[in-house]
Amino acid sequence: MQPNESLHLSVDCVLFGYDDDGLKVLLINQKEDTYAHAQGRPMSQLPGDLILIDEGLEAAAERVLFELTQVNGVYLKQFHAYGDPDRVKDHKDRTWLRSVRTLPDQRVITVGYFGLVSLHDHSPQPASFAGGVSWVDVNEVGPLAFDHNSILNGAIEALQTQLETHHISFELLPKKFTLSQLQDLYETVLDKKFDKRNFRKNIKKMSHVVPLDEKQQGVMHKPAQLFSFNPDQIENA
Amino acid sequence: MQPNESLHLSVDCVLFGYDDDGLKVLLINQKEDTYAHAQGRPMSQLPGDLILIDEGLEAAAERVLFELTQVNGVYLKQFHAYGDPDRVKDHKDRTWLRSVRTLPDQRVITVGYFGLVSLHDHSPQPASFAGGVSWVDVNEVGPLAFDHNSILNGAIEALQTQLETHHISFELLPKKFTLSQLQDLYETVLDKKFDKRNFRKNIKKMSHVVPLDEKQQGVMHKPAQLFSFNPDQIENA
DNA sequence: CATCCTAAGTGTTGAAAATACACTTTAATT
DNA sequence: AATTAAAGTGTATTTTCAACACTTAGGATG
Repeated sequence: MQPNESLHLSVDCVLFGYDDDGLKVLLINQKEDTYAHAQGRPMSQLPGDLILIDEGLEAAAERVLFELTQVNGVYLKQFHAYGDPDRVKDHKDRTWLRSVRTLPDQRVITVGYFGLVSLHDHSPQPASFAGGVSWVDVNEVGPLAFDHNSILNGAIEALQTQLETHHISFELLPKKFTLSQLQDLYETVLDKKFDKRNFRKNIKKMSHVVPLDEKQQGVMHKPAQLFSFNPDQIENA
Repeated sequence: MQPNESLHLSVDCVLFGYDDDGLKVLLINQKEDTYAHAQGRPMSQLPGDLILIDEGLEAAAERVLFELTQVNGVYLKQFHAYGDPDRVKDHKDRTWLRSVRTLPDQRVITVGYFGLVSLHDHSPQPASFAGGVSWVDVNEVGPLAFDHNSILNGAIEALQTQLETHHISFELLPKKFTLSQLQDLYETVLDKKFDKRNFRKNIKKMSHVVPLDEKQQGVMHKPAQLFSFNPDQIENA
């Protein structure tokens, strides 16, 4: 037997969207006439696709996301490759695979990328172009096709460590934001609470978070100071 | 064009070996009659192989390492997938590829694993089974084939963060070790110096490092207390 | 047997960072 | 004018980190 004759490679994207309502993931629904009936309802899955023969991995992830959201230039980071030989062989996934793949029995290794978009300013309207695409709160994701639940978990962990070690929060916030919004983001993603005063003390040490000459408007309480990120000051160390 | 028709997948292993002499990587030399002459000398590369059609990624990495070192059960961790479409198309690598592959022009995506072995107790003798395999000090690695220098760099970074966040040092030390050996390991891998007293204070807080009723012997200075790791106490958090 | 050599081993002090904690302020709404 | 709701602000305590130098044990040497 030839080593890895006819073995396929895909990327799967965990696109995180954030707004004041929480952290969401972009999921696509398998079409009604193709879905697995194991659970009696359509399965959702992460967006992904086979990579093209001359396409880089990150380029493939960008393509998949652009096709779904029409948004370019999203922050993207590879976090893990999933290669269990049986990862696409589960019974629940066979029906759907047979309906969309010319070679449904092929083994597929996939490389996971997570992406970050802010849903504050613009909301990428995924459903507009192809039906069955939607933002789902990360805490309300049901069973997904294939091993996509564990890919999602891997992505969440990767996002958490990335948020703790790199300055990426601005990817998920509006251009102008309040410190409460920033704190809420940290609390949502890391799933823990922070003391307001201590949190703000830490932020004030960060030179890349700069106060604007502008306040929140139209709120029926003390309006918050607005901040923005200074891209020059973001060390990517 | 079919998406990813004839695209190959491999694993590449960065096997780190450690002893009192420093941190080494296992490299293999391309055979004399096949190597690229660009530099006027044979190229080295990381051990790796195409994965078999029914083989998991980690299983493939284990197989590659076992074939080279006859050692089983080494600590292995996936760290990154490398998929640049041109990563095996450099001129310097063509000659060698043509000599060993039936399809030398195929695109190959590779998944990088790093492994850890202690060279204290037993030294896996790689050269014994197949010529041209050797341990090279990580600071003395020259130009490697393909993109293997960047894979190696990725592995070193991954090892560093893993050492800082997880208890893996015992994978690189003899079963019984002194605190100076442990400190040397940290200093070598992280490439920075630690204060002896502060370092020991931190170690004493770690319940998984346990003192033995045994001292170093045959050294011409005050013999050091020996320690070992208690596997039960190693939280893998 | 005394001396030397080498690395092992050991505590304290000051600085910095992390934590805990509660009241006042501002604008909009009624 | 009173109410509402979140914004904004400082201090004291604890914990962690960083800097620093001498004594000890055993082997080797003469």
